[in-house]
Amino acid sequence: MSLVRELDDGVAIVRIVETEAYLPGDAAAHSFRGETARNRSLFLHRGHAYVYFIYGNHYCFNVSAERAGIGGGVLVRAGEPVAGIALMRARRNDARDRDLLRGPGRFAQALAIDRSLDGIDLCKAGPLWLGAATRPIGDVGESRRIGITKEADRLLRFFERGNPFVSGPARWA
DNA sequence: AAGAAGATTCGCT
DNA sequence: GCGAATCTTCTTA
Repeated sequence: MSLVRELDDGVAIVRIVETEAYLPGDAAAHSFRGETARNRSLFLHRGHAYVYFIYGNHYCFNVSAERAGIGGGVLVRAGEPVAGIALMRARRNDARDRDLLRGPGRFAQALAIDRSLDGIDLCKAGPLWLGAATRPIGDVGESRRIGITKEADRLLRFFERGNPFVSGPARWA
């Protein structure tokens, strides 16, 4: 699957290579304690953006994954640049290509994703939308989710095995 | 009203 | 490898 970002200065396209699932009833999910002003987008019908701000510095991008009224989504943790690399580089302080989109905070920064995109429909054309895969995904690995303390043992992180744009220690790739 | 925790990143040792 | 940075949100430790 690819993600397309339409910016003032051009279009950036990214191939999604790493995600984590946050399911209904999952204590680690932001939706676990019910709907609030911050997480309401997680309760939208699948295919809408949920963007939140974390650690005082970073935005993280998620796609809602359940039916309307049920909270759940997928965190996009990493991507492989496909087009518009110069645009991403400019927003990432000229980081090297491998670091442009590796990790949820970097991913959002490279694509200029912030709370103004929270709640938008990703299944239709607009500033940000999901497109068909530019290349089929390869072998999918799974692991524990990164950076959480609750429900830490569940294997809900998915990534393309061997892909250098995946975050985390090399052994996970 | 105050405080702690948080789906992270970067720079320094 | 470790710790600081930095601020919003939810909980009441």
